[in-house]
Amino acid sequence: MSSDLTESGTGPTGAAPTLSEVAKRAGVSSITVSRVVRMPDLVAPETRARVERAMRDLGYVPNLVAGALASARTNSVGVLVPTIANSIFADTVQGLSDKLEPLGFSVILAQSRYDAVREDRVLAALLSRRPEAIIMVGSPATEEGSRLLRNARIPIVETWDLPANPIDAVAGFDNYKAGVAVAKHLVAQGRRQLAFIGGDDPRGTRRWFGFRDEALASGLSEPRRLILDRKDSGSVAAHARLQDVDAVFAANDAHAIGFMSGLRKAGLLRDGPASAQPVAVIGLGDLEMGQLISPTLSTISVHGDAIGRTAATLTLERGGERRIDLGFELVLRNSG
Amino acid sequence: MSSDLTESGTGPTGAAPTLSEVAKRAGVSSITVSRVVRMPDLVAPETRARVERAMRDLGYVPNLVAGALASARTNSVGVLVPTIANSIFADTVQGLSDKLEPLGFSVILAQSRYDAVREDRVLAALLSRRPEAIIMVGSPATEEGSRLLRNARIPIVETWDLPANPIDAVAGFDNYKAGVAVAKHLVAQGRRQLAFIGGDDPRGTRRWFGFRDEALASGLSEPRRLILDRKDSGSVAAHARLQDVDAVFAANDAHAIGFMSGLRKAGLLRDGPASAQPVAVIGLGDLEMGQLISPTLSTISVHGDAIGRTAATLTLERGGERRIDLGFELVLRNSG
DNA sequence: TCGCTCAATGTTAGCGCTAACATGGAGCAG
DNA sequence: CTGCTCCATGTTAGCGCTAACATTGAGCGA
Repeated sequence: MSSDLTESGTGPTGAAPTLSEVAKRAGVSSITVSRVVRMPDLVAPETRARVERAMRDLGYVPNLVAGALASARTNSVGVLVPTIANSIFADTVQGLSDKLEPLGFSVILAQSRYDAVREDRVLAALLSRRPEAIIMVGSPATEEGSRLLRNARIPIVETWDLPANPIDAVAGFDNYKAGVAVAKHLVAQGRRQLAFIGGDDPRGTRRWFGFRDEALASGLSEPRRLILDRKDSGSVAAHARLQDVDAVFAANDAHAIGFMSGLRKAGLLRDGPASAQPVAVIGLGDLEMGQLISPTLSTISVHGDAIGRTAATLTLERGGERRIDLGFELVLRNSG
Repeated sequence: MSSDLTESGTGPTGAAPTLSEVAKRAGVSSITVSRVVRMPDLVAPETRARVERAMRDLGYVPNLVAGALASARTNSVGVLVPTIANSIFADTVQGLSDKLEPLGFSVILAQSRYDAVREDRVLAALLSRRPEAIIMVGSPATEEGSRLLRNARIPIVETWDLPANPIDAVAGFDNYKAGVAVAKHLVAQGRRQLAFIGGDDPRGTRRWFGFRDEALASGLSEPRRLILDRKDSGSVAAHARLQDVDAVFAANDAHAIGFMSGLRKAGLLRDGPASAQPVAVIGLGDLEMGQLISPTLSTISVHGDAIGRTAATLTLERGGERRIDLGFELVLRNSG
């Protein structure tokens, strides 16, 4: 099939072929090859065929690094999450990646691991790759990070929260209201001794404030707050430290399920409905797992992938509404 | 503090400052600025201080796109996973990212969604960004993808399996043996009617073969194989289609937990030990969740993050062993 | 003092591509 | 046949940086 196997089937001898090598082989100028790659409609069919043939023969793979430098467009977006493993943020990354990939954008992924120093470092690393936008979970932890983002003069989307003074765009939900909604529900159910378990990251803390404020407003005493390590396993033991409590709001489903596991060991978990639970448990995130366990987990449902898709959209269009509240739902099942 | 606030506090007026603008302001040549950024030890302390000052004043952020073109080093690796959400691959991405980030490498993340066409497309997109290595879960689905990778002449690490003819390096475990191990265990437990539930992706299929072969070798009849959709929820209903079975190997923990949920509805789940279960269930992946539910989930434990870290290592060092079997463990708990 | 080394800095060229602006015809109205 | 438009293709310059190779001068042993 190929007229020159030396450079095709057997693979290139040395460096990757360049645009101009393709051009030479096809007997056209480099810009014509560039057009075949990016705007094929502008090239005459026969020329195009000749160029495409040359590209195939040489195994040409465009060099987007060079293209990006020349055109000042990298077709990439930086994505910063606290962590990607065992986490609902993976849904968000999936959502935005699904939206961005078909448009030719690549995702540069970085994790802060809930560490402000690392966050600033990866933010700088991200920006030095000149992404066309940054999508992050939450807001920068430091003033320095914030400054970096503002100076970058690209769309910035903060997600998973609704910050009062966003840098640019926002796609999230009101974590405070989520805490309020859970407290309201538990109070209505007649629970009196509330507790909150979770991390002390900004979003978790906002949930706690909403939860506490609503409990106090309902005349309950201040709920207990147990700040757990990032490892779920800690929540199994949490029950020991929360003896007299009759309702728990866990900042995420993993904590909730861990806590339920502790309750089970203590004989405080029923397979019956919420009203039968000695201790009500509400999670947040609506992991699929929550529906599969027994008792099924009541939870605040948040659409992580919708957050990702919305963030991607905000990245692409500069006009329009820049603050999108995707809300949440209190999904009541059997745990509380 | 700054002698020129016009270009600092208020943010740059137009384009991002370049190396040579910093150089001009510091009264040195561009290469000296470049050295301050990359090899500060080669620059005299006073000069360095002057340059650093100029960088701060201008809010200089190095342009790695230009740097990459000039030096032919992008300091990035491409990572291709089937999916990142709700998946154990997230652990692998976390692991490799944790290893690579401190070394100045960025992760370009792409998902194939178990779709061969999309895989080839994102592979080409990845390669056009000239990553210094590609780490992928599994092996290319098509000959074309394979060819692309081979021609790229960069380290390629295939993970989560031990392919017979790898492109380059491998960090994974033997999925066939995992299936064998599970079947052996179930047979030893006296189970007679085995079944397998899971997807029909390459790795799942290899587990199935190992499982089936061992069952047959033990004199059992051929196990049933239920190919499920990628959505766990399907596995809840799976029990209906697997009536006469007394042991199930689920290709991943999510499927296993879903199946157990179906068993529970059918009254076929006990809180007691494995020997008390009417139907044994073994998963794969060792999600933390498996220890938190009741009965606790027996599973094949695979260290997703170790796979990621090992893959990252294989990416950095070209010499040494290129095929690393990270093994697996059969973790026995109460489900089977 | 010469001639050497070495530390600090500079000069030059070019990475592979694209934006912006030519160029050369073909087609066609008047 | 002029002059215009428009399609297909080409030329030129340069994106922001770094590799490779100077250059300069200080320090120093013989």
